[in-house]
Amino acid sequence: MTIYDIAEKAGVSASTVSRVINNKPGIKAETREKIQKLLKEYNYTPDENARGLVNKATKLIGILIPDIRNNHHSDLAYVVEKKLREQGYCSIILNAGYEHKTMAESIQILEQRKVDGIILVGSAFQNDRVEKELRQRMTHAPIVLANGYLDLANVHGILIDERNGTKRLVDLLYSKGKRHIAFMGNLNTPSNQEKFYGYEEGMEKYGLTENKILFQVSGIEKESGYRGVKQLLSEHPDVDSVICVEDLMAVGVIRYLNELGIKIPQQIAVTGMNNSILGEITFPSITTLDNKMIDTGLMAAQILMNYLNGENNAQKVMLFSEIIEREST
Amino acid sequence: MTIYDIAEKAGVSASTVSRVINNKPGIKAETREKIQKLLKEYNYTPDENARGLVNKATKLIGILIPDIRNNHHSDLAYVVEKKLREQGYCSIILNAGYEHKTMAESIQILEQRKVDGIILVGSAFQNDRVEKELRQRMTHAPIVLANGYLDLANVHGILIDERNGTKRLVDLLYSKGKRHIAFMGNLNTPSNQEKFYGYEEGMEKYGLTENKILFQVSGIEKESGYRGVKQLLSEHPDVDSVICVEDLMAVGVIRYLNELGIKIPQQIAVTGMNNSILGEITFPSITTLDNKMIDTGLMAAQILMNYLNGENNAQKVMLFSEIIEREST
DNA sequence: TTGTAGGCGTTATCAG
DNA sequence: CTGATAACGCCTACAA
Repeated sequence: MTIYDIAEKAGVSASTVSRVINNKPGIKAETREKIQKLLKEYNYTPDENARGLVNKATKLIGILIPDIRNNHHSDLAYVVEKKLREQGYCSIILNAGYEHKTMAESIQILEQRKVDGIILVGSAFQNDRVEKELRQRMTHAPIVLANGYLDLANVHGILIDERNGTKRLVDLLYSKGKRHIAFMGNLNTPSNQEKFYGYEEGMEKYGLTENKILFQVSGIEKESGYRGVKQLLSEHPDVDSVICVEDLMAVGVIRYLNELGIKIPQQIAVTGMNNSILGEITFPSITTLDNKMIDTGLMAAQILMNYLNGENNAQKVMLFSEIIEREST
Repeated sequence: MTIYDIAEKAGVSASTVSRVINNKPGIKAETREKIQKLLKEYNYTPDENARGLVNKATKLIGILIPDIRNNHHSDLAYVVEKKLREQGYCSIILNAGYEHKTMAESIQILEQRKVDGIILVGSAFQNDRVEKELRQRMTHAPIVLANGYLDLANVHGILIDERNGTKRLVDLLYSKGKRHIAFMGNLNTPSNQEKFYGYEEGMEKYGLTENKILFQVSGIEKESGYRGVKQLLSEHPDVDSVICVEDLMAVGVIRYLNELGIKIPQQIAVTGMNNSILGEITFPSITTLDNKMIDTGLMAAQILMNYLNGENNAQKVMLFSEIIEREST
């Protein structure tokens, strides 16, 4: 069913039908009604791809996410998809992985689909390979990087003060009498590096520079946390609290401590990050740094829509993280 | 950058460029190489939407999911997206909600995007409204319903024996000495109804018909479980085990029982369903019915690809659920 | 108020 | 082996 089919049935030309579909003025009321009736009768919907071809706007937005199975990624994807859809946009969600190469491939796919804009989720996208790819293939589409920033004219960044947030996590632990605070996680994303700097600042603030422990583990799964804390405690038996870069990792830590009968938080306190549901349901529940993924998603969608509607935005905005205090501290 | 631009630079016609891009035979090796070099040099990628227009195949697949934030939904979406992408397809993931109306709207969006196929995730899509919408707007595209079936020529169904699985859950609880087994959850999806029938069959098998308790709660969130079990126990103090239709709900149940100091599973045993990560990390961890979402996703993608490649499939296949026994039973 | 013609980027068909 | 042409479904000047 095309506009020509409808036009034929209505005894008018295709352009008239097109005008009715797009609510253009200058159509006799009678004609308009007749066509609208036909449109409904035949369940006609315009082919968005054909439209995109002539309008040079596909109404397609690409969402690049390392892994949709991560709760905080899917939380964000959910709000973004909903919000974009309200504006008539459709979301192409790709699992771009954690490697620069697969990220680049995903960008290529989006180029091919001629998306009107892109939302990159996570600071992992803040790297040279992605920047190069965007510079090469995505010079005109607006791009929002959630939790990071890239210095390109069409890239908007939403930053979250995870650095300061982590520092406040140290404040919290210090106030509970903890002095031997360890930091667990790898430093292979800008986000994690920021967290670590915050940790360092916090420790220095209290003159605990000597007590700093950066315990690097490979992954962010709960098994990494489990094995990590096991090794950490064997090497540093005096540790009295652990800051994990991810709730999921903290879950593994909690499990190990529970198995050993170590009292949380009295003997060892634990904190996670991301405020995912996981932290709510462990026993004890996990104090976490809410890095505002929902707000970030809403804002990312908003910025993109503004841009596409010709409005201007600031290139960089900052959101403030918040500590959610639970039983583990 | 279009094929005309490339053609001009190469001093050939657009059709020749098109042939090279699509690896068609009958091009002089020399010409082919020259064009390929240009293609690479200018980072050319064909416009998939324009291609779709003439090929009548968009290489777009719609994935309808009630809510991507659910772990077992995102697990499935993840494998489907990955697998489809390998074949050059792009996934449009829509949160279709739990209401028939929003599901219908989502189908309309997919029609407009001219997707080549659809994957419906969850038995909630097995309803008249969706069937009507598919019959009206999606007569030619192949459709796979994960965890359900609709009697339309182009709809394939992947069924999971949750009924029998739930029955085996009763077996398990019975073998642990439980006799007052309650079933918690609403019956508003075919899947949950199947589970309930399985529960009934199990109870009848052991002559426990008198002890059957269907405790309906509105949602599937952990709060529903928490409040639900509270009320359940006040009404039926002799309950010694609870089968929940969702892990998330079981999480709430566990939390309430923990707060009361009730021993799990000695005093009250608990089971969930879906084998999500949630059940692994509670204390105690939750015995669950793995309804094979990963396998379902892989199979759904496979069936769709086969169909689009002109191969035939059975209209209905059945996957077998599996009990994952953990600490809560 | 409505119709005609041209074009968006690509592929397929038919000539040459 | 290669090029011209029409077509996919839609929209927008321009003309009537």
